[in-house]
Amino acid sequence: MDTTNTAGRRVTLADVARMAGVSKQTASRVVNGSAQVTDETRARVLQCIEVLGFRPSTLARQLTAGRSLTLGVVNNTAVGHLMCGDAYVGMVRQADGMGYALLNKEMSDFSRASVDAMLGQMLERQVDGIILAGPEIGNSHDWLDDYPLDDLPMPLVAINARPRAGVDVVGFDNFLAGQNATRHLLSLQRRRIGHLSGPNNRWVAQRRIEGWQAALDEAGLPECKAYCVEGSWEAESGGPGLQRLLELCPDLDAVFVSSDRMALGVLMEAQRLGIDVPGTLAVMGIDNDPQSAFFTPPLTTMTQDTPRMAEVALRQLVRRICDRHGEPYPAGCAQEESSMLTHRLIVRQSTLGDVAN
Amino acid sequence: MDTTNTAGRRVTLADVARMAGVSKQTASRVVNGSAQVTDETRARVLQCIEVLGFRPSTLARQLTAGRSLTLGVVNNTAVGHLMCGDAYVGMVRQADGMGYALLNKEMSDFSRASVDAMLGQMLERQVDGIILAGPEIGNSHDWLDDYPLDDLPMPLVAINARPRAGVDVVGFDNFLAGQNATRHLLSLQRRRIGHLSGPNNRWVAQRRIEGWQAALDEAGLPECKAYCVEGSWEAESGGPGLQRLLELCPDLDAVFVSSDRMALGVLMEAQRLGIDVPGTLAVMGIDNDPQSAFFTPPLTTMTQDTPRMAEVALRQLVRRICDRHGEPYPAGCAQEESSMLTHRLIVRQSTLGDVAN
DNA sequence: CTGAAAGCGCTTACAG
DNA sequence: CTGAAAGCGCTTACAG
Repeated sequence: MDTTNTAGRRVTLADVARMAGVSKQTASRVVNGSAQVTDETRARVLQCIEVLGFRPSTLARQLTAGRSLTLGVVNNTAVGHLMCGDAYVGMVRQADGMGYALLNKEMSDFSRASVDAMLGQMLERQVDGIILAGPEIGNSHDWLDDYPLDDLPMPLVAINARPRAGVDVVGFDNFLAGQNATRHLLSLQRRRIGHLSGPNNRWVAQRRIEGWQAALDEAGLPECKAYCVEGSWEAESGGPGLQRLLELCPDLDAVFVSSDRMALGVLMEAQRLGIDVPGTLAVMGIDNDPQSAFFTPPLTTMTQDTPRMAEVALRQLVRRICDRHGEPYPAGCAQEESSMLTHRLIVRQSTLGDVAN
Repeated sequence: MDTTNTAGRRVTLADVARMAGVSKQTASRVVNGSAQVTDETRARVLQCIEVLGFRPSTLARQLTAGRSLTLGVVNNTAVGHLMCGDAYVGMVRQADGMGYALLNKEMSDFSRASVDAMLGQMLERQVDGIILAGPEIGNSHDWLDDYPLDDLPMPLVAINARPRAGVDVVGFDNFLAGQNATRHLLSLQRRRIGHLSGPNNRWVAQRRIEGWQAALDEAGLPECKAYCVEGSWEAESGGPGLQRLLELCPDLDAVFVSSDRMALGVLMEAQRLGIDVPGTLAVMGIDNDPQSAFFTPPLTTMTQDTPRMAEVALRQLVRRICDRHGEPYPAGCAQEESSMLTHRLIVRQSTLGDVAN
């Protein structure tokens, strides 16, 4: 795979054409699989490509096509940010499969200046589309409301963000997740169900709170809505969170915790206080961390298919790109698909004591 | 930030030049901060740039410069692969700071065909350098031995890989980590120290085993080297791992576990068996997962500065790129730096019962 | 079916 | 200090 010719330069289409005794144009036709070439010519060109080890320059192609085949991915650098592990792998895989590269950008603030700088970079690299992948924290995404998105030369898809007019959003139904988690606890005859939430400025956390509240209203237990404490997502906030919940409601019989990590802190604190889980207190999380099956006791939780979400978001973006260029959707993302994904309940001992998981 | 002119085309350097009444060349000089321009001319051009919202096309620049300002990052798609969370953020941040974009590639096998395909993509996109970021699993990196790396038009840096002639490697000293972990247990008067390792085909796991063995030899306890069981890195393998270690040595008094996740499984199993930790059995992990301070009991572990490793690897790669082009190193990576990073011990209750952590 | 020309948006020598 | 020309490696019309 030596792709430099004897002069040490990159092997170019002109080299292939010269060697095959055809024009660059014909060589180009062969490379791109155009039918308008004699089998004999094609064979000769292909052989020269093989011999020379020719690789078309994506750069040059990008310049003529006016498309970079690159997608911008904007993260919100924050504790527990989304683009880790599973989501990242899902996104890379989907992009790779469609011939796109990913340009990652980490942002810690979304001030006017930062947003302009980010978009500037995206424009300079001429990305074909942008994924706003980082979680929405406080007003981090508010620039979407003001910004003339239609003036951007590329479409944008946001992940797990507050719905906004004119913005494509893909994500999980966190309202439903909170509601179904609470319904699970209700089905176990729990009647004093508290909630340890993520930071209140997180859109995701907010929706889970609202789902929990809706389920309480449904069950005729609106008084429980007072038993809500704000955590940090992290294990550290689980212990203090449980303490405060018990102050609010000393005979709490269940707590829906907005992350498995915080639930771990809750379980440790319960153990320290001598509270029987799930006998006295049922505890459930959300996330399905790989470790949560090994907590003491194993944790009931809700799982989300994060790689799938990343893939759906990417496919959505590619469809919007095609829309702009008036092109048909490529194979693999031919169909519009639902942009609202759902969690799945996983029941373990922390809510059901007699289950052997 | 509307970067299209009235005709809907991208605003180009030619547009700026025309408006300013200068040549493209002069406009280019202003954009690139060349000193060879009158202040008056410069001011006029800068204003036109501002008014038109001109953004130089990185694509065009790349084509003329013959550099893509893009770095390839190759991952080994496998459980617990490296490019998650911290390492990912560190890499993106460092790349961004130096003006490089990252092209990610996930690979699940490293057959001749797959490697050729990967390198083909890297060549097509003309990446300026490659980071082999995924962990070395079994013989996944053996292609480095055969491949004529010098023929590649770009340098390559491998992370946490087996040392090889002619390959730059950046990573942690896992031998020392295993040795120091074991020395910690020895310092607590433990004398029957077992090891639950990662999968044996992992280079990282191997080195930790060797470090553990070295410390045992040092302490005159070579017989302990028989107490070694292979795990999967995951919590699931902790319980069975402890059981088998106890079969090998019923009065085991300490176990060095090669990941915090497996250590969690060990702690759960110890609790189930009624084994007092750390009274009867000291347990320590390695990784410093955020949760490990909240295990029962809190886990002694070793931490590694993963973002720093990613940054060091990236800077190393950029220096090699500069070497090839005969350029001076840019600010921020002017100095060669050690490519062998070390872990740091974090002592918690799972080895020291009376510590209040 | 094949080719000569012009162009994508910039930069690098080379002149003045 | 400034500009006209040629070129980076490909592709898109337009001819034949």
